[in-house]
Order: sequence, then structure tokens, then C-alpha cells
Amino acid sequence: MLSIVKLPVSTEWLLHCATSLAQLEPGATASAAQLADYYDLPAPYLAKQLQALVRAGVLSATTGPRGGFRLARAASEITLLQIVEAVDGASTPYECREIRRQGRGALPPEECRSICVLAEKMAGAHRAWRASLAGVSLADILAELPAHAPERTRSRLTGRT
Amino acid sequence: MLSIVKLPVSTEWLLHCATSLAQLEPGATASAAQLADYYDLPAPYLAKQLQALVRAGVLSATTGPRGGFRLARAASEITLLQIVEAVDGASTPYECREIRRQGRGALPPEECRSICVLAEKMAGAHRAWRASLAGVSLADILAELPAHAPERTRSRLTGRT
DNA sequence: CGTATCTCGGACTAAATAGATCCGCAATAT
DNA sequence: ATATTGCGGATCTATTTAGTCCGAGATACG
Repeated sequence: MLSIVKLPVSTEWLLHCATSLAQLEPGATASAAQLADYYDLPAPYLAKQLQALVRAGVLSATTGPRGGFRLARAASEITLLQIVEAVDGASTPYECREIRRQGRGALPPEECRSICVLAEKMAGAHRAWRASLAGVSLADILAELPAHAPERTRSRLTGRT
Repeated sequence: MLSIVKLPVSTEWLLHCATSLAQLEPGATASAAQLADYYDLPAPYLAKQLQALVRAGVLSATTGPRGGFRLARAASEITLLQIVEAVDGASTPYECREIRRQGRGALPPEECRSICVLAEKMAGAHRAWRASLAGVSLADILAELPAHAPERTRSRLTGRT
């Protein structure tokens, strides 16, 4: 279950990775190996998850030497929701299977024209969750970090200032 | 995922079962077998899930002939959140593992006194989700059903009017 | 008051999904 | 030309979910 019931660990990884990439100078990149080293994470698995962010259009990647990942657009235009849904999908946690139409208690079709009341309430909760995450951009996150954080991140992540 | 990311099928089952139990006359019960027949669900597995609601204090069960399940309190005092969290746990979907303190980029302890900014934003989204579900009671659900629904449910579920 | 029956309760077993890893291919800058 | 990097597929393992079973306890009836 948002058993949800539980988000995978990689969600935390990618939120932090995106935050770090947002602190690089415009155009600069960091490789999957550098990010894995920066957070002490298993490099192969992290690389695979980063690809999901590229497919979702949140990051852009360049291959070859001195290649790596960078934000695909300005930090103010990337929300936490986009990152989270890129990692573990945008599907609704609660999936209505219309059990109201099965069994002895099956409702007549005319009462099933509109969406099930319970499904509607669950969908409303999901909308509230999404709206909360959609209201926070990476720029908002950076604004809450200490002033010296970006330079330190650049130094430790890419080895350059 | 809440993995979320995906909620188990039983969540839908129990939301509907609780709604049906809320339509019975005060004190009346319905057995697991009756509920399973009413929705055409596997009886043993449904019984197992109903026990979770009993443990959570949402339902109360009586054994013996003519026993079964009933609401543990008034429908207006049972929220969708209580049901959902009884089924698949009340844990936060996003679990912060403090990767900010690991690897080359490990932050000094004095910067980790307060909660990680990303974890706080994710927790805020979860609070929004919970608040949405906590604002809907079973009585609210019943109010949106057709006027003739309760009598029909009683008839088909327990065989009595 | 005893007995038989009906109910919940928890333990146990399979199946599916997600987590995690590895290896070969394509692309690019040096 | 070579080395480095991302990309995708195939694979293996582990956790969760789905489903089943049998025993303990309580109630109603004789």
C-alpha cells in the first residue's frame, strides 16, 4: 500500500541526488559514480534509477568522458511530485475494482453511472497528496539550505568548485 | 509505492464491508461468510482481513451461532483513515534513512539537528493525505447513498430486513 | 446442564511483485 | 583510436501479498 503503502528507498536517493544536481553550476554534470560515492549508495542500482528521471524529462544525460547528469530545466521548474512520480509511477495507490457490481449485493447498472463514492474519496486524498508535492520545487528546497551548502556540494561531488 | 505505491486489493474490500456494516440496524451483525457472499470474495482471506479491523478497534466481533462483525462505534465516529491504516499500516510511505550523513557528502552533525528538508516536505504531503481521509466518516458515505440502499443491503446481506 | 454447531482466531503455504545486480552495446570527448 | 560514460535488457533474490487450513471459544437449543 502508498502501502502506499511504502515508497521504495530509491525515492529518497533520487530526491537527494536531484537536490545536489541543482546546486551545480549551469551546464555542469555529475556522473552516476560520483553521486553514488557522494551518498555511499550502490552505484549500479542508482544508475538505473537515474535513467528513470531522464525518461521522465527531469534530468538530461550526456554520455562519454566527463559526461553525466544535469537538470533538464531550471530548479524552479522541477517539483518534488515530478521526481517522485518518475521513480515509482504516477498510478493511483487505490485502484477501484468495482466490487459493488459483484456478488449478491451487486448494484444495478443505473446506480453505477457515477464513480463509486469510496473511490472518489480515496482519489481526493491522492489529489491532496499530489498537490502538496507539486507545490514544492527544487528551488524551494535550495532556499532552505545554508548559504555555504552549494559550494561544498560542488566541491565534494565533482571535485571542482 | 504508499507504494504506495500501491494499496492492496483488500483495502477496497474492507472499505466496502465497513460501509455495509454501517447500514445494519444497531446491534445487528454479519458474518465473514455473509460479507464474502455479498461481494463475491474469497471467504477465508476476507475473514483474515476483518480481524485486522477488529484489532484496530474499528469493528467488534462476537463468536458463536448468529455471531459476526459489527461496527465498534457509531458510523460518524469511524473515518476512512482509521480503516485504511488498520489494513495496511499507519507507517509513513516515505521513510527518511538519513543518507545526508553518509558518504563523501556527509553533513556535520550540527547541520542535522533538525529534520531533513526533503523528509519534512514528504511528511507534509502525507499529512495532507491523512487529513483528507480523516475528514470523511462512514456516516458521510452513507449520506451520499440512495435512500433505499440501507434496506436493500440489510436484506441481501443478512437475509433480514 | 450438556451437547452440538457455528463463529472467530491465528498459523501455514504458494504466488506475485518489487528490489537489486550484472553484462554487453552505443555514444562522445580526449 | 581509446577510454569513459550512459543505456537497455536479462537475471537473481527477497519481501509482500494472496489464499487456505485447522483449532479454540462462545452461543443457542434440547
